Amino acid sequence: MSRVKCPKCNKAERILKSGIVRNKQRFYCKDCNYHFIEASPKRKNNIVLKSNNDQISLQDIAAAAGVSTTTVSRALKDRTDISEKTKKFIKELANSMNYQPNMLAQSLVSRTTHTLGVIIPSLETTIFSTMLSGIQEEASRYGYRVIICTSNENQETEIANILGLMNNMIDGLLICHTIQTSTFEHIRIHMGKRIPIAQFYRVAIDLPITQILADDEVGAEEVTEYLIQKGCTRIAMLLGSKSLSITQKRFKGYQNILKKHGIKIDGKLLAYVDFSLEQVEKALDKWLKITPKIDAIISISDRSAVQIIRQLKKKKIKIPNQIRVFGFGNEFVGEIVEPQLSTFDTRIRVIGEEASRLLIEQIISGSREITSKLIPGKLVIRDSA
Amino acid sequence: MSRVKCPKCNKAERILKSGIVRNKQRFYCKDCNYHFIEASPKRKNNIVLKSNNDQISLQDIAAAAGVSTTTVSRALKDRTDISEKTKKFIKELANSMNYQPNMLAQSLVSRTTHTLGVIIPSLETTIFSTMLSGIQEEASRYGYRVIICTSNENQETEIANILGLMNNMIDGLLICHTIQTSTFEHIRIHMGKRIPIAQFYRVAIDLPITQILADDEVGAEEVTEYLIQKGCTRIAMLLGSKSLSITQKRFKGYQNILKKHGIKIDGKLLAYVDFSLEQVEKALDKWLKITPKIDAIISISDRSAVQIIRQLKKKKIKIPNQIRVFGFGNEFVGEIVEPQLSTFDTRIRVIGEEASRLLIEQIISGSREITSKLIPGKLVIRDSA
DNA sequence: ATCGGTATCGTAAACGTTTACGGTTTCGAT
DNA sequence: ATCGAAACCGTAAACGTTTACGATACCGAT
Repeated sequence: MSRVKCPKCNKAERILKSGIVRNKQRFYCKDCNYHFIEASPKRKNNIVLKSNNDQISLQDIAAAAGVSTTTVSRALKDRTDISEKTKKFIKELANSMNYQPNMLAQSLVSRTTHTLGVIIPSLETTIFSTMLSGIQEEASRYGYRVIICTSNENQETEIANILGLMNNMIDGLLICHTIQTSTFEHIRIHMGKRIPIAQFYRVAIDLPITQILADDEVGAEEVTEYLIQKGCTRIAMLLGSKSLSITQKRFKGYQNILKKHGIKIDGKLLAYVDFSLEQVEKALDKWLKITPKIDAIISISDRSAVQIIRQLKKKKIKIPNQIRVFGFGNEFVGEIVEPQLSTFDTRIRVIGEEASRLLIEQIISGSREITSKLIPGKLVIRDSA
Repeated sequence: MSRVKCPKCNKAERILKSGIVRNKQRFYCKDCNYHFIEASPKRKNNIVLKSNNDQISLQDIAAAAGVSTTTVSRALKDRTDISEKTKKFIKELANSMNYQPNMLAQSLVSRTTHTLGVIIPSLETTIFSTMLSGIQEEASRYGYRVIICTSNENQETEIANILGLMNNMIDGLLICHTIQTSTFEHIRIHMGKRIPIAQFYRVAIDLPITQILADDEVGAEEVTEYLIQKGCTRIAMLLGSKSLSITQKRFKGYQNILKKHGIKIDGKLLAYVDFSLEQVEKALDKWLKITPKIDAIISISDRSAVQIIRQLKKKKIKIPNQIRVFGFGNEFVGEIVEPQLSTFDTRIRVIGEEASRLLIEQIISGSREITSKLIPGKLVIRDSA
């Protein structure tokens, strides 16, 4: 019967049991007033643990080189206070040991992760993936990584994503709002914090943070002017959610030009949709019943414009003779559809790049200056107009 | 003349200057054998520092609650060894203080980040962004984040991206190779490590890691069989890089069916391209000069198939009467082009989802079993065939 | 020898968590 | 009172870095 010995006084006489804690028997030595648990099979030597597939650390290099971790850090970071000889020696050693710094530890100390968070409504829509492409490449140029979250056009998800990202994992946040986003408290909460936020493409204009977006108003003006020059007077417009800048500003441009030409705005010619196929078709059907007949349609999205073209062709309505069609975005499909789609090229990719660049420069400089950047676009005239 | 006093013995008599280090005057007290630097304006009380916009930490809550950080951690993590009362108290306190855990610190300890790395050739090609969408959503369903890197179809960038990600920031890596990737040493290096890697869509078949890809061989078989049933015998094929599985397996399926029907493979009917517009046009021009004339074209990519259709239409060649055209992928453009494109739906999105799911389950289970998953697709017959 | 100065290195704390383990208190049954 | 047990809480180390500050050795000019 192996009696339990106290690890301190090494005696076995006055040992009492003292409960079970976390499934292990616990003892109490009256001599040294010491509680203890029966020795569990401890890792005897850390060497065994090191020999597995773990990443090697600064300490491993330090041990191998016979110096302190500080010295190793200094050598690898090309800091001062180190001799050329040891620096070279340690660098070669680290190289041969295949050392890779642990970014988590670095980030914990430096409070920076060199990572951007991006919240985007969807990845399956061309304009969004193109913007993301711009964001990603520009970020990569600055040495930044990108974490993406999709909101699926759902405000709840957008809010959840923000919370999930704001946990010190990112240095800055880029957000393109959901089509249904109308309140912005979830953004305001984070506005004073260390992590800068910028909005792109779909922005809340009133929100005092940096925003990067297409020059929607001018774009709509140019499109509308073009159509009027072609003789159109009954111009219908397919818009998105009223709370979004793309809707507001593009409508504004449309309005400006109509006013300029003394044409009255007809509310029946405006449709606010979520860009789903059903809603687009429904809007179109309504328009076609209106008299005097419409002679042009401006769609806020190329994709919907393409769908409109297909519908019109089914109905044997001639484009552009009876109805001229204009899109926004200059996506690839516009080139493929027949007749080819006229559109306003918002230079989506550039918006992504600029958003990325502006945010990163805010991060680097630490400035929290609010800038509002408009990316100029240009008309692309094809057959549909 | 304010003499310098030793911070230890508080005397000013036997103080010597002792060099300048890092731009600050240094002193040496002969009495206590102590080196020191003139007192810099130190932060007197940490309270001042805390009052800025920093995130609050477990320690802040602990201080506010008058308990240890351990207790706070236990309360928030619903661990044992804590009373219901204090748990509730601390939870409410943390809530009111708007506490957000620091994921960096958590990850450093737990050695997991709940983050996936994804390396993808491009974001501006529909199939890739669609796959990424599948990856992202499935990951999000499991509570994982996604870091994306684009290789821009450049092997160097692919290698650099892998290195950049393998620094403890991710729990697993998903990779879709560049079209030019032919050596795989950069993958092999990381294969034994803690972080599992899986390939998707474009895979190196021989590489002993998990792979998720379309059932390319069967797809090509079905497409070829369909064309032969329609009477085609001179079927041209537009392929990608020879080292890629999509090229190899789709060619294999084509080959299988031709053999089955006793049709000899004609090398002139095969073109290996990088899917750029120029190369596609060049391949097409070559084909059109061949006799006996070709009567069908299978393109490995929908996008190229669409370009082929446009070229053929320019040349007044009837589709499908003179030449039938087939694509791979079932992208949106195939629906828009006229005539509408027949294609093999590889269910791109599902590939992304499955890749995400398999990798995450490997991460969770810790298993490193190699699985090779084929995603079945289906024929989509439209006007072009 | 003394002293100011420089070059090079180490110590220890810090970043914010988690966790193994020890201590204290309480309680019920002898 | 004594003893076994349980409940609850704190201490300190650990994760892998960076960095403020001290220590030591050495050197050249008095």
